[in-house]
Amino acid sequence: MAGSIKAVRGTRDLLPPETETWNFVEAVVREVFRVYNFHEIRTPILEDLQLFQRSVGEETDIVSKEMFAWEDRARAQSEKGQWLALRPENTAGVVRAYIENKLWERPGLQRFYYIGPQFRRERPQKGRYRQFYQIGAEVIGPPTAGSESPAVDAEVLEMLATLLDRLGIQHWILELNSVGCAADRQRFNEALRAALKDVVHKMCADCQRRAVTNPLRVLDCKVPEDQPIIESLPKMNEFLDEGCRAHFEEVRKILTAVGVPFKINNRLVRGLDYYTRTAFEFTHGGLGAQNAILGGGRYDGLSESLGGPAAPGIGFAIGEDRLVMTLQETAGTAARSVDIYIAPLGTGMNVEAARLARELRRESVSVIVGDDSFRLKKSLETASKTGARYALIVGENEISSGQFALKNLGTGEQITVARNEIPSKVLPAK
RNA sequence: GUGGGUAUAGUUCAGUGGCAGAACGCCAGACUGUGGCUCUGGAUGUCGUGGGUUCGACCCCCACUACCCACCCCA
Repeated sequence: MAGSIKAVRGTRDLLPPETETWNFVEAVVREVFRVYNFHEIRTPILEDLQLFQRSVGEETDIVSKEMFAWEDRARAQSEKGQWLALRPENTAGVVRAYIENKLWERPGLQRFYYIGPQFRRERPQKGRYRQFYQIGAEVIGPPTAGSESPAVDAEVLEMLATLLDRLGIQHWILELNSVGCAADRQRFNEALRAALKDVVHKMCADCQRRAVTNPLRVLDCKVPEDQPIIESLPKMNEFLDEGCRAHFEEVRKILTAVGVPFKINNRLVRGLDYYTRTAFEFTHGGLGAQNAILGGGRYDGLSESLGGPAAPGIGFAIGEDRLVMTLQETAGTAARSVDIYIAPLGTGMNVEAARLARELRRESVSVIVGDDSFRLKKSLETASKTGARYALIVGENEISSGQFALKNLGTGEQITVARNEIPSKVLPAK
């Protein structure tokens, strides 16, 4: 239809039966979160622009060029409007809520999870949308509640391994690194800049640019010719202070003990400014260029940089779109088919059909109601197409005798049952 | 923001400078209350949009737009 209104660029409709897979994912995820004592938090999709500038970082691509942001209408003529933004990620919002609602007053560590849309104004491609969905969790609290403990990092990672296994995701890889504290990172950055000065001219054009804008990113380069040079550069782990080193070691020790396989990748750098210490990514093949299915890490200084109390934390975000995509490549989750298609037969039978449908649905039987203008042949044909398990014929004979023709559309077998026995014939035995 | 590809029926895609096609799907029929299989028939398109070349353009040329893939970056 030329000229009709279409979904805006980078957004899309999620339709049945794909939504079944989304619901499956969310149901599994919620159950896992329950077992690990995480509780749902819902923060606004719309936030003050400054929130992201101060947390994610002004210099990051996300904030500098990928945000949907605009100046809101002024409340009074003398005032200026507030700058609003659609959230590009959810950690900042959760930490803002933590501070605003004084959640540090609650006992122990706060363990939140969220499921919801995020927005980034990027060029869409496979596994990347302007409105995309993240499933994430955050553990945050005062240091005295144990929020800095490496045990928390390990537990979160172990939960993620469980989550992916429970979803039936095969062959995931956990890549792990420590990016140190802010001070470590700064020293490393300087060392990197110094080392790059001599060799950067031999590297690809992208790296030459990164060497200036964000040296850490050079480590991420995938150009084969650059690899030997990158190998010769300083390594992050050489710059960790004693505390960070011990923390990282403990995380690895616990993971090994509980049997979660991981790969140390000391070139793993994450794009958001707030990350400290443990940083990780779970990757999966078959996603095209977007092989990261989830990413996360620790953010010990984030709360303070947003004006809150010391509240170290760790969290992650799963790309739900990408998760669903990998699931659909492996196995399809079909919707449970409807139990009964009621085929009203003959004039006036719509009334009887509606009565019966109401009764059956009260007994938890799922029902599609046909139309009495259809001939039986067409009714059964339609019933087949809807995937209904049974067809129930409702005609003059049935009403007068109280005995209904119930046809199993899978086997073709047809039986006669009394009205009140219908549910027990079609519902799975318990 | 940059590069490449694509755009024809509901869907997946063929196609030729001279009447618009297939498969699947959809609708109807094969004698009145029995589906799936089979058979028969049918509908559906401004050939992405706007220009240009031509006697004639779905086809050739130009521009635009959208979508897809990739880069950048990220979930």
